[in-house]
Amino acid sequence: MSPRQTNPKDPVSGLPQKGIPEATVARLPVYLRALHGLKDRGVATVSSEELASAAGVNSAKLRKDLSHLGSYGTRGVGYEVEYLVYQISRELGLTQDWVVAIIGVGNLGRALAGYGGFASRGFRVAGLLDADSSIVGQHISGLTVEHTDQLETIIKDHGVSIAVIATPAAAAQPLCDRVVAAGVTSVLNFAPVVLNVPEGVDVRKVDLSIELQILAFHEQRKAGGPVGELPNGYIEVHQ
Amino acid sequence: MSPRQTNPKDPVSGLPQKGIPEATVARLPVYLRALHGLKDRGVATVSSEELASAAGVNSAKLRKDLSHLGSYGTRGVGYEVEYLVYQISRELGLTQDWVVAIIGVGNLGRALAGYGGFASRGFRVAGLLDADSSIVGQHISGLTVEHTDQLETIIKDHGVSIAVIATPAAAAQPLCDRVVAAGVTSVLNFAPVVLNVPEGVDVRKVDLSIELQILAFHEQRKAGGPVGELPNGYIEVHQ
DNA sequence: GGTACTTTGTGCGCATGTTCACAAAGGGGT
DNA sequence: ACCCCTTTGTGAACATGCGCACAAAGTACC
Repeated sequence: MSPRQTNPKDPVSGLPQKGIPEATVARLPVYLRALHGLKDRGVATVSSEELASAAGVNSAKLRKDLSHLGSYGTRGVGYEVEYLVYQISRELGLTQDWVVAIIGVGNLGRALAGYGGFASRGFRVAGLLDADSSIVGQHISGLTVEHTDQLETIIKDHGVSIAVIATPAAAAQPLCDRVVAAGVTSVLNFAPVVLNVPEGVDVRKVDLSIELQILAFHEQRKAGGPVGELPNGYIEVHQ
Repeated sequence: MSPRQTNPKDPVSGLPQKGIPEATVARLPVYLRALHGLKDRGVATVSSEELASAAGVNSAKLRKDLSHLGSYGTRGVGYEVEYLVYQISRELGLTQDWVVAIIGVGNLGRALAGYGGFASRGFRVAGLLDADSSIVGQHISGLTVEHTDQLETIIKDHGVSIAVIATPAAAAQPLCDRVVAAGVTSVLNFAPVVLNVPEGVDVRKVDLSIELQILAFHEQRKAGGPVGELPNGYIEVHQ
């Protein structure tokens, strides 16, 4: 074994402490979901091969990912499902509750508010906000929609740390600025714009249109490359 | 310049032909959106620095990305906005129309059906399908919801090549199997499951819950690492 | 206690992606 | 025609991610 590069542990707690690769972090939730499924079916122990297959990845990758959290498997046997659920949950921060506000209550905001995966995994929706007064006051998924005027109050009163932005493009940046100023440090953005945030604030983006365009690219590849209609409109063709 | 490794061109058409890195493909739609914004504001020419800033990336990366498409800039000047829009659109396959079916018309499916970014960029929604007979027959965004029994017929009649799956988890895989069997080769999956598809079919996944968990991980990091409750009571913790 | 079998954890080489820094290319002024 | 200024396109160094293949570590059975 090389000196002390891999799987570093905190000398105090003995728990793995930092340097989990981003690619690994992005897959942990997938493993967690697969493990919950196994647990619900009463499975007590699982091998890397089985779990990898359920999660749609290769087993070496799964083992390496898990090794970043610590050495939680038993050679010759596999991983104890329940224990692994706990370890991954803890690493992802799901053993504590996160308070979420949803900004923008159109169809998408409604879909998000009603999404079961929210409450079930440590995320609590504390507020639904919209700028449209015909929507304000409606009851959705047990919450009353409030006006965005109340944004700062709601964020501070409930201790919101994650904001979900599901507004039209034009409204997104100004609202983002306000939630950040009010103390939010993580933003999940569904609006089709690039949000600018100060250092220390995380933004993740979900964009339907981008996903479709990526699919279109590959679809076109399968069909035999870009459609060859030469740039008629462009006299100065291709250079 | 090295032999013939970078920016390969097809000897016949003179157009760049293959090997655009996946990471680049994922950013092209972002550049395209930024370019549309510039175009709408009447900007004719843009430098890599300006465009990169609008797209939220570093300018060297932008230039390298664009260089994979060809040499479309002018040194000392920048890129002609309209021409670049055309080139990226063509590369992404947006100069042709793609026919899309949305499977599952809950809140999310409705949000997707009403999403403007669809129609505006070469994606035509040809069908909305749901298994719930109380939803079938409703008119949404100019379309009538049809029963999933009609799935094969609709896909074949309209030549659907991209399916958007917005159903509950349990329904996703069986419906996916059916759309693939009916000829669809690209799937955009919003259901929280890993879809298995045959070789040659592309699947992209959008998962709210995973995004939130990734944010929670980083949020926890900012707050000082995993909550240190040692595995004392891990026995039942948080389900 | 020993042997055979299973499955983890990881070293290592390869592939992909990112960033710096600069030569080359073009525009514009004189 | 020449020089200076701006900005592209890209070589090269670095960083991250992936997957094979195998030693190490455990179980099971006799």
